[in-house]
Amino acid sequence: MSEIKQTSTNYSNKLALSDECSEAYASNIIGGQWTLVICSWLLSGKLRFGELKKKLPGITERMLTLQLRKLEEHKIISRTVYAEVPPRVEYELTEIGYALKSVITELEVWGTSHKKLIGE
Amino acid sequence: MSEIKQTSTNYSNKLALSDECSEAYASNIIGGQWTLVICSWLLSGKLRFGELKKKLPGITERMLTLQLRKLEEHKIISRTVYAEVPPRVEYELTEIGYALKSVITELEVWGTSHKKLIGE
DNA sequence: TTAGGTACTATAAATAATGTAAGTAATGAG
DNA sequence: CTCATTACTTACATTATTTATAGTACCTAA
Repeated sequence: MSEIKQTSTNYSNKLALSDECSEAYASNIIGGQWTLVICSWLLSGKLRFGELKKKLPGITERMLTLQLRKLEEHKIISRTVYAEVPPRVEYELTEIGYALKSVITELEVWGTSHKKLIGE
Repeated sequence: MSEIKQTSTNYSNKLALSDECSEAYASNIIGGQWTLVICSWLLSGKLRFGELKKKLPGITERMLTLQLRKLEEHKIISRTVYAEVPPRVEYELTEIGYALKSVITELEVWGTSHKKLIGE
């Protein structure tokens, strides 16, 4: 995940696009496999690592960790560790993270109508 | 591109998510590297292959072809071939393709404010 | 006859993303 | 002392996506 090669054409293409187009920029950030689903769960409140895991059937702990780290890095979620044993860690959307709500809504709307169209 | 392994865990995860969440479904469709940018160019009118190529600095012809094929497959764009020499092919958004406008707009809005936030 | 434009295709290679499986630390319960 | 719990980490394997490079067909104009 964080092993992106900064000399690759792919990397510079992404940079260039992100630079010009805010929508490509956004898509690079939230485009991961599980990113949006995690956010949409968090829209309804903070969740612990284990809770998220249960809500995302099929995700591996590694993947969940990676995605959460990436989201945190992009300031979309915040992470709170409670010094307990066994550990407790809570994830919560930040303000800009919460602002994804309208993006998610639009995607849902579009996705739903696209599904319907294709299904016919 | 179309060499997706239907036995992979990744494939079934994507299917499952797409099934449950329209936003993940949508993201799978428009989440490619160049997809949104192509669509956003097409929002302002039909374009030829070569014109798109010029507007997307860095894209290879193969990538452009692949993305256009994928978009066509998903009924987001339509392709019109004119029987001329040299050939002329025009790409245009379909109705559902045009409906991506609000998604793109929201992404732009979010992307812009995220950029601003991070830049501080 | 040759060059040139247009929209591709073929093949291979590189890079990125995701998955598998196992292990870790801390501590309180038994 | 041993086990269970929770939220990870690590090393490695597999799959997916993107890039590189070269070619193709067609007619037209020179």
